[in-house]
Amino acid sequence: MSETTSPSASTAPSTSSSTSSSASARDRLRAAAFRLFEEQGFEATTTGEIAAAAGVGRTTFFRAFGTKEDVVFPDHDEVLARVNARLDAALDRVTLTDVTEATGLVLGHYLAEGDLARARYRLIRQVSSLRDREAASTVRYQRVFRDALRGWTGEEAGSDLRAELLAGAVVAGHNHILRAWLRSEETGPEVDARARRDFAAAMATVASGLVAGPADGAGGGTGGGTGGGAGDGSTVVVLRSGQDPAALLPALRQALGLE
Amino acid sequence: MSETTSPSASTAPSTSSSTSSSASARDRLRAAAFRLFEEQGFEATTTGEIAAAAGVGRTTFFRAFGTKEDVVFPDHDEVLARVNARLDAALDRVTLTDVTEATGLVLGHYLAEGDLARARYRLIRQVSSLRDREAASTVRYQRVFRDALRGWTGEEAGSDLRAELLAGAVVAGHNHILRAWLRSEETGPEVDARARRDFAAAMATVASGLVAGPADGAGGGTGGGTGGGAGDGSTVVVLRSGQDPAALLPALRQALGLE
DNA sequence: CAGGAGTACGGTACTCCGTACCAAGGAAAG
DNA sequence: CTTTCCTTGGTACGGAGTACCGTACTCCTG
Repeated sequence: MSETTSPSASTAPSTSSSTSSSASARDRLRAAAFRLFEEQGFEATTTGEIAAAAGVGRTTFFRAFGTKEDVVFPDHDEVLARVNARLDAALDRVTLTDVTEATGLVLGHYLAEGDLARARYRLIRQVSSLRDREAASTVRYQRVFRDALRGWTGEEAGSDLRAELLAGAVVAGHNHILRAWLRSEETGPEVDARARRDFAAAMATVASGLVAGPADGAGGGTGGGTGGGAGDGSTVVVLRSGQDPAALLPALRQALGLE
Repeated sequence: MSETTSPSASTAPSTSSSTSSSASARDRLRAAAFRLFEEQGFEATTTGEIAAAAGVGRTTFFRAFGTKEDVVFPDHDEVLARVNARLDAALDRVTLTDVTEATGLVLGHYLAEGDLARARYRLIRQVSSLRDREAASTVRYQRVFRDALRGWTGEEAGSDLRAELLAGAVVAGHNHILRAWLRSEETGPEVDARARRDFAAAMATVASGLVAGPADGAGGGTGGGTGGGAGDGSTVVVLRSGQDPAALLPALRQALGLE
């Protein structure tokens, strides 16, 4: 993105007029770009057209955005910075809860964007280079979460499988909820609220372990459910009792008829 | 990729010589490309240079590959097809085991490539457009696995969170192991064997639930490990029992002292 | 045999993105 | 006032990717 103008412009109060004009050119460019993309598609819209529609030169376009694709992804660095700030604000070490709250900030950002986020989603789906960029931004979030979760899982770089799995699940869950919201034909505060609730439930599922199994697995009163893979002989017990698992093993084994 | 030549060439036996020459030009181009990429970098290598080094015209380069990036990702569609074939071969419905075995095919493909895979990895790390492409291919695998796992989780399209979480975890685990292998300074059969073992262990971790927790969570002898999320009181215990989970509930409750 | 259809290939021209550079204009500082 | 700094637009260029044409070759049919 434009690294040459915004920082110096924002640190020089006497150039506040040029700050506003610089932001204004960027905003005009972005608005023009999204309008033209919507009308005629990303690939068929040239940077020259965008610049002309915004009343600036093409050089100014490339001053405001590094590449044509950057127009579509305006806020990634900013959101990532907020995620990092939230993680940095963790009291001792970053917990899974910290990570899910940081992830919630990402979701909240989309919800706040509303129709713009939806328009962007429609656009991205049609252009492979944009889809690639989107996928890469997902990978970046996952990496940040993995690194942050190492303290919690007690792992170190290079040997952090659990952190990786958790980060992968958190991101997958988030994206799942986000996609449903982006695709929703309805809009409004209750749709947003439902997305938040679904997100919280998804994160709870991650936190409780990925209890998987066929549909006939009985959801039991043990919190996360019990399930047996079809014929694989596994019974998964999720305890929310705080009791020492090792002390319970004999009783559990007996209950399962294992001894 | 080249959709115009291979099908007709392979259906016309009398043009088998042109088939082999076509594949040969493609192979020569790829070999030349990888050599030049290694020597001078991806961006600094032009398609014209690659073509010249392969002894063909630039037009032929673009007949063989849709884009310059396609050179670097030769086998994605083929590996994805093998993954799909494995999933299609599942007896009744695709289980988590089927998915992890299909994922193992992907890993096996990289292991079989050996140094080529490692060279590609080094290249991809240096070029953002290649990283984006790589990330997108990961997303495609995850989507295939999610769709395949719905039967097992008993979910339907649009309401498939558990399948999504599992797919996310499987892919994250795979990538974790693969990355470690790609980065390894050592090579050889024992390194490959260790990657396979690590992969199997990662998949077992996924299958047993994402057992998370701080380092002082007790890793027990229960196979998948036990752990308590920090403060959330969850403990996941995996035991092998073929009995109906619903029938076990009363005994489990009693063993847990819940009734 | 000749002619036509199909295929593969190389070269050329072109558009567009992205980079580099220069000149002009305006604002700020001394 | 002059000088310096900043912003902007225009131009030129290289490279990726597209489109097209001409050439050469093979194969089939009349």
